[in-house]
Amino acid sequence: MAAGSAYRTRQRTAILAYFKEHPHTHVTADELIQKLHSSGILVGRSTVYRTLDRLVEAGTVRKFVSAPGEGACYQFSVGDTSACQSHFHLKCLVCGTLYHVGCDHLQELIDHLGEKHNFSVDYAKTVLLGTCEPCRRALSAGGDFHS
Amino acid sequence: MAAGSAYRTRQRTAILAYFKEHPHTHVTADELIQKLHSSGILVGRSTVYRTLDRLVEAGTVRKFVSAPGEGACYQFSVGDTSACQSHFHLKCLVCGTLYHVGCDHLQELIDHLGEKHNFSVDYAKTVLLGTCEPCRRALSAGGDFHS
DNA sequence: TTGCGTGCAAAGGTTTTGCATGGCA
DNA sequence: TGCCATGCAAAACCTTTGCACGCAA
Repeated sequence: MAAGSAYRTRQRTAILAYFKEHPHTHVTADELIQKLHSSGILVGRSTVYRTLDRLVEAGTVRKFVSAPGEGACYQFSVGDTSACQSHFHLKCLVCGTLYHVGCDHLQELIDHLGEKHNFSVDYAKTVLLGTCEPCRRALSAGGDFHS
Repeated sequence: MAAGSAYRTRQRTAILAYFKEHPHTHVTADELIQKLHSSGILVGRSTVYRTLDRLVEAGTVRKFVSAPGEGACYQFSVGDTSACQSHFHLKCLVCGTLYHVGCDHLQELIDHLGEKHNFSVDYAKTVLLGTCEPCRRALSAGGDFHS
């Protein structure tokens, strides 16, 4: 709704382009500003926050929260939510990345829980929490560095 | 971190008492201050935050994050975290009951995700969402809900 | 008495908002 | 041209920290 009244500005184009070019990474609002800046594109903080809000509301971008007081993470959302019914979501607690995984083991588990434990798992709402490979290696390496 | 060196003060007693009396509800730091205040107990913000940090670190209380900019939610954690390492939590979305399930299928899934998908699942924080047997039967019985 | 706990105030960070200007259509 | 978008600054927000005093053991 009201999406038709959106102007195509230099800033919005740049922000959306960034997400499309980095579909599997996440950024905070401040990181996004700095990444755009290093690309020669200056965008004000207000604009970034307002644009992110719009993208989140439109479903184009997902918003994650790691810890309070820290900045929220934003990540490009590939495809629509309705396409996420036949697989599970794995969320990395470190970087906030959301992985989509669909395999037979998960299906077996669901069937098992349904038959033996009488519990019907909801695919769409369940998120498995843990640590993804890149973050696990980064943690064991001892330092925090990005790109 | 040493729990042995903890003094028993009026404020800490009141905060812990609140969580024990409301094990199934969650509060933000500010809500906690106000609830204690309405009970005639005045506790400074710093004390509340510091006490909550200790309780979280001790595993007595769990800390949730909903949205950025909003306050974190704290909730009493029944039992200690170490007891929840070898099984998963199943939460019924209908009645809210939290089930503890530990079986080989779950362990296999974890191993599979770790080996094939390079994802290390955190037992303690993951909650499988779905519908439990009693609620499922109640729903299929006629679809009459009362609340 | 010792040393932790407390509370106030100030600082730290992220996000939001007001208002004048700039730019898309 | 008419709006919307932008950007700066200031505010609002939650949380942390420094320091002096109070209190449990």
